[in-house]
Amino acid sequence: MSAIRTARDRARAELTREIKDTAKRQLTEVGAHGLSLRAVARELGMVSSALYRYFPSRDHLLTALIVDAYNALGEAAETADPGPGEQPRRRWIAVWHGVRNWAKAHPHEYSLIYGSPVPGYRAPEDTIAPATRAALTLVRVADAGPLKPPYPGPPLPPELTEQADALAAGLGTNHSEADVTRLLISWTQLFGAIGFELFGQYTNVVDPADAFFGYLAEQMADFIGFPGHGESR
Amino acid sequence: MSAIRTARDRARAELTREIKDTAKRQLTEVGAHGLSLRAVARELGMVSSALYRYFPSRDHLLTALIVDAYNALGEAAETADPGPGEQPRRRWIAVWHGVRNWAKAHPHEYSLIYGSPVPGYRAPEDTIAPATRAALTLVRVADAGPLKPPYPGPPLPPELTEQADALAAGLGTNHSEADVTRLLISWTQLFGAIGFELFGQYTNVVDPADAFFGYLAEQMADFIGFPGHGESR
DNA sequence: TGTACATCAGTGAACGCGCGTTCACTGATGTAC
DNA sequence: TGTACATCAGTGAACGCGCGTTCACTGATGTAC
Repeated sequence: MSAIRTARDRARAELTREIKDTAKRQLTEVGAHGLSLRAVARELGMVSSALYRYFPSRDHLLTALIVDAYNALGEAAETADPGPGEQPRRRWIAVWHGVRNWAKAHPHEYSLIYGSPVPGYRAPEDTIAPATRAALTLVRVADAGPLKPPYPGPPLPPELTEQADALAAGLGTNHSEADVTRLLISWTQLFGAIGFELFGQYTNVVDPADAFFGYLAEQMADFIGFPGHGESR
Repeated sequence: MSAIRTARDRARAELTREIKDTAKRQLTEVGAHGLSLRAVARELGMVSSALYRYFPSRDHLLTALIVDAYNALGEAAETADPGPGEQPRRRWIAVWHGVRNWAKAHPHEYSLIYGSPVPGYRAPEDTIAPATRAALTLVRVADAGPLKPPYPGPPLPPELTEQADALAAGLGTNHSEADVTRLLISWTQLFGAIGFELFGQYTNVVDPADAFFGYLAEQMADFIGFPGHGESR
């Protein structure tokens, strides 16, 4: 049904991609809020109204970019995972680095999805599924091995227990509520660190953040309970 | 030298504040990129060119808002700290909640300072000092007590050791490199969690994030090594 | 294989809008003597 | 205390710009028979 049959279809698909690529390049210079259909058209040598054959409005183009970004990040996470043949801890750390590397290579697309929201723009439903791909990859890796966190941590408050339960059900995982909560914490940590690095908070603090990030990944692997580094303790 | 002497001076100070307040209100609706001098002037019933008596350009106004936001957040952190009379762990957790509460009460000012950078805007030096106030409050609390992290964690890579050393010197603290690194991790975690909550990443995940955040604060207090909750373990 | 018609891509002009910033000005407030 | 002058706040018009979106149009590509 979505097969490309005619030359017209092929041209259409290609131009759609070119428009998105140009728009992505422009994100770099002006950010999401500054993204302009006219500027994109200009760069492509078209008249601005022609873009309306491809995207019914600026917001639709933005949505397409957001979906693409989530998918690209998700794919980066998935391909960074060496797969079930490798130790869960190694897989976990590989995924962390994969996510960070994608973010560093595409900072403006990253900030489109994990930066401050564009005021007046409301992300439609289509973005939900792609948005979860990266996180799902981490959950899948955590599912691959038993988790033994190095210390129990405080007891969970009831509200959080319920939320973790619902979340585990939604993710189809059967880790304990405490483990799910730890996964949430590490997920927050991963994207918190990337955001800080990309948005300049680490400047003059841990400036090349490579060593810090690598250490953080190990610490969080311990925290989650992957056997490995801290093992011999 | 900065004393206010004449009625003109007083009027000037007041209007400067009114301009900033109006601009802050506008951040709520249109974000930093959409902030417009003309719109601010309109709301104040002035002609747009009149604002140039107060701020030489739009960027200067933005800078003033950023400095104000850092200071307000820093002040929120400082006043949330119950002070040396209280246990360091309690102080730490109080500061965490203070920072989060400010952020939730002023989401657009928060995203001005911790969100994705405004493209084309370069923050001047004046913003550096206020930017560190909140983090310094946490460091000060950590200095108030000996830290006993519940588990050692992996060994630090040399690059990170150096960076942690330099940072400890800059902060005037004499915790170990490992402790400084843990402080960095928890600092990242605090702002990562607030960012996720404010920017909608927790929607449908841990939706009212209160319980999660409270738990996170406890976990990170353990992680840092404050005696307390996990004590009896 | 050829023709008639329908579909679609891209054009160019236009609408109505808002923006930052400059400039010459008026009139009020402050200062020096 | 009063006057002459300097400083400053705010006005209103203007410059030059870019934006998203609509619309009637031309000409090329595709489809049905």
